[in-house]
Amino acid sequence: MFNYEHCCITMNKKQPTIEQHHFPWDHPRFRSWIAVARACQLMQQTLTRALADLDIKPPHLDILINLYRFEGISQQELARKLLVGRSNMSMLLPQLEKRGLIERRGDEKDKRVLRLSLTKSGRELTEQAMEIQTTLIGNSLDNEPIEECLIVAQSMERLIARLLKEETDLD
Amino acid sequence: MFNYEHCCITMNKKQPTIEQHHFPWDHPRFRSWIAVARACQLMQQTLTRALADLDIKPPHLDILINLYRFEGISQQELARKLLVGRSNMSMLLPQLEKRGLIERRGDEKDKRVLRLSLTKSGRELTEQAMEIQTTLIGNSLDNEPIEECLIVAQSMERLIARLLKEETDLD
DNA sequence: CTTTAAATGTTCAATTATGAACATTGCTGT
DNA sequence: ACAGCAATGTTCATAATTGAACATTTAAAG
Repeated sequence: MFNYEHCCITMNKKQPTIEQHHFPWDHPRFRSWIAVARACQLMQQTLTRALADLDIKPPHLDILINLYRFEGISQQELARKLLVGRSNMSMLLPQLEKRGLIERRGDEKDKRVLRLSLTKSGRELTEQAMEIQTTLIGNSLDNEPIEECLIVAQSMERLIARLLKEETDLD
Repeated sequence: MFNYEHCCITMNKKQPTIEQHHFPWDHPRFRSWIAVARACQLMQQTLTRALADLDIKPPHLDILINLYRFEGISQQELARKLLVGRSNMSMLLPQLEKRGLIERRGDEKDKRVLRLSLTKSGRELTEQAMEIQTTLIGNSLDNEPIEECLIVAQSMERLIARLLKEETDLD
């Protein structure tokens, strides 16, 4: 990611506009996206530190929160929600199972799928971790007007829909 | 990451508001942030596919673009801009050097630092890759009003400043 | 009913990122 | 001048993520 502190979005108005947007970082949308990516990366690192006491990392929390919300979800569905591969779940879930945080039970109708759920201690840990994450996000964003948060959310959701659509169009 | 498609941001106004924001995903700022994270992840994956022909990945492109902009930057400065550790640069840069894309030359004044620069072929590859990335971002965001992009950018930059400040406060 | 195709989960090798420990070099204060 | 101390880069062990190949089970097609 980049530092664009010293880069002008709008060029000197007295100059002809022919050379505008010559470099990527002169495009407002490009710069906007870079800021998003940097913010994400930083937030991820901060969250990693904040969760260290609970001995979990952001990927584990993502899993736990989804099991919290969607009891009985399958590994495949979980992977799709998290935008990761199935193999990733096959690596991480047994760890959480060994720690007694989750349970994997075979579906009775379809012997291929494993249904996931939180154990009691898993639910407790998830609640602590969600509290930490919510506080972090709150602290980081509570200066941002709520309307701007909504604008950001809507903008991102349109982008997500767009990229997901292209992805499925490829298959 | 999560799917919140079926989750109401604003609850039924006729209900008492006591139970509002009980769960993290009921917080607008939380949901807004999740959308940002998901969008980032998807964009990263899409960019990875788009760059496959050039045989580089987003981390390499981040490096190349920074060398393109900041000729003679040191590994430490580069790592700071990219928000990664120094060791990461020690792993990736020799790869790019072996491919003849970059050069590492010891600083004459300070024998600790290595000054980085692009070779001719590195610059050409970078230009191709930047074209791909710019096009992808353009295609993904050109439906978003430019004012909203600016709102997003400013919001993210405030967030970055805030997180970076907290980080340095810890040291 | 049998054969194909698709879906789910696992395993494996390869890649990337991280932090700690280390060596080298430069800087500071006494 | 010199004894710490900070900065830069490397190495190593560890962990996360991916995609491909695989086995099992289910669904579809003939």
